[in-house]
Amino acid sequence: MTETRVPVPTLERLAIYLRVLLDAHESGIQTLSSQEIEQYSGISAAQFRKDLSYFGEFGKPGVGYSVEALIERIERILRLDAEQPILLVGAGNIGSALVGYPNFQAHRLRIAAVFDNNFVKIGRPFGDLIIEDIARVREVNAQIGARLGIIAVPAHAAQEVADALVEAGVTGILNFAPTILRVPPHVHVRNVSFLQELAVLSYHAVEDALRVNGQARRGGKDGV
Amino acid sequence: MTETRVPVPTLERLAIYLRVLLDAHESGIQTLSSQEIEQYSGISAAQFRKDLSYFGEFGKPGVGYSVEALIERIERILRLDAEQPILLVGAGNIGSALVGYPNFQAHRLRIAAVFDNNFVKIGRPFGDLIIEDIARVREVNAQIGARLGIIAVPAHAAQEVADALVEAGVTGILNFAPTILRVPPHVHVRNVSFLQELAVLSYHAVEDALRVNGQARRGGKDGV
DNA sequence: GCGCAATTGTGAACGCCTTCACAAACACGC
DNA sequence: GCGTGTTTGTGAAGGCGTTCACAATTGCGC
Ligand SMILES: NC(=O)c1ccc[n+]([C@@H]2O[C@H](COP(=O)([O-])OP(=O)(O)OC[C@H]3O[C@@H](n4cnc5c(N)ncnc54)[C@H](O)[C@@H]3O)[C@@H](O)[C@H]2O)c1
Ligand SMILES: NC(=O)c1ccc[n+]([C@@H]2O[C@H](COP(=O)([O-])OP(=O)(O)OC[C@H]3O[C@@H](n4cnc5c(N)ncnc54)[C@H](O)[C@@H]3O)[C@@H](O)[C@H]2O)c1
Repeated sequence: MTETRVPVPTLERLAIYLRVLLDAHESGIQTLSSQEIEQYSGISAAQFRKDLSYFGEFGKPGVGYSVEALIERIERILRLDAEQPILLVGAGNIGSALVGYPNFQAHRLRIAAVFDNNFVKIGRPFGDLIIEDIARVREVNAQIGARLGIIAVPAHAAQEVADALVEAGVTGILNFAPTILRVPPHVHVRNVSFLQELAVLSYHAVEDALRVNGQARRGGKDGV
Repeated sequence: MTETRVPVPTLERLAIYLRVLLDAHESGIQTLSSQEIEQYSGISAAQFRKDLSYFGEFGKPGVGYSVEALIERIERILRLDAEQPILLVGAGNIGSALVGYPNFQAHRLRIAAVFDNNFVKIGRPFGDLIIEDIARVREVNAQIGARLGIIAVPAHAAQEVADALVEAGVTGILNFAPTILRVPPHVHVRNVSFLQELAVLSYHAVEDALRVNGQARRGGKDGV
């Protein structure tokens, strides 16, 4: 374990393993082999073991992995071992879905404050919270100390909101707006784009349909 | 252009290019070089050209790409040149956000029907639609002929819904539930997981914070 | 205590995507 | 028409993550 840079795909998979492990824990399962993890997660056993190897040894040969201990370990790696406060900006459709989402809790993620710039909305309750003025984001986060922020505002407002979040001390942004955000190098951004996902599916769904309809005329290989 | 298999990352980027091009078109821009696309999209010019090269030649050396023509071309590639009907299952929080989302239209994606299994909800209006019984999904899609489906139901119901969608002729599924779906090989699934995204951000956000706090003891390279 | 079966951890091979770099193509001005 | 400057398209190189394969480790039954 020589602390090489951890591939992002590995981190993404860690979150999946964690979900599987939490489910297993719920079911009273105490030990899981990489083979079984493959069953539940759809990720190959070899990949699982390789992923974990970035962070040290953990399983027992001939036995597998202690579910409970592995949960703790992954939570520590992902910094989900202590509660992570999150700032949400945009009290609209997406924002609504997020504040009411109970699964955050299981990962110790908590939306700690909601902001908007619509004076009609500011001051109103939103889930358990009161919508605050985005102009006060810095001030409010001085109390909270959140490092994570979610942008759920229209695209044209996303960049200024991002700037405000960075100003307020946020170093990780989950962006729902369809725009490229410009942020300082120490800030990480991940974009969520349903349209992009659907576009990829659209390509595949119809491509396959064409093939099925007896149009496999191109004598090529017929992979997946 | 020898019809090699197109990398999935290329398809994902095509959707990004499309958005940039639509914006440019809106602004009256007629021509764009790969260099300029890099500016707007954050994706390198070389990558852009390579991506397009999977589908044939298109730009003019010394000039760039015709915005309008390229939009048409990418739309055709992604099968967004004709309207794509979509089946939405789950008239809850996520479902609500989706039915009201206006941007789908710009990509010719249209939610053509909404399903639920809650008798209280079935028959009620939902956006422009009436919520239908999930039991009738096959029957309804015989009319619509949708190839794309969105799953926005609780995790424990996701698999049965997926089965029903596949039965109804869907070959591409966008899944919001935190579960691995088992589907036949001709069906494509893409998962959307906010928790996973936040977990990755959590790792980075705090890792960087540790480094900034003078703990850059590991003399490694300080990339992004 | 010892052999057998199961399972881990990881170097190495592999494959795929990205990046590089440059010849070919085009516009434009003279 | 021809030289100059720009930009494309794409083979080749490079980098990075995944898959493979196996030695090492542990539990368990006898
Ligand atoms: N609704 C969807 O299904 C969906 C899907 C994919 C992406 N998105 C994207 O997510 C974002 C939010 O979508 P939505 O449907 O929740 O939009 P929405 O219009 O319902 O909500 C946006 C909220 O942001 C607030 N806002 C606007 N400018 C602001 C600013 N400068 N500072 C703070 N708050 C501001 C508005 O007052 C509003 O409450 C959009 O960028 C949208 O493109 C939405
Ligand atoms: N709300 C969020 O912010 C959020 C975030 C990430 C993921 N998700 C996931 O998205 C999914 C939907 O979330 P939500 O907040 O919209 O949930 P929700 O409870 O608001 O809505 C779920 C809907 O699905 C319906 N349903 C249940 N079983 C069904 C079945 N067998 N067939 C048809 N319909 C059925 C319910 O009646 C309900 O209307 C969940 O899996 C959730 O984990 C939600």
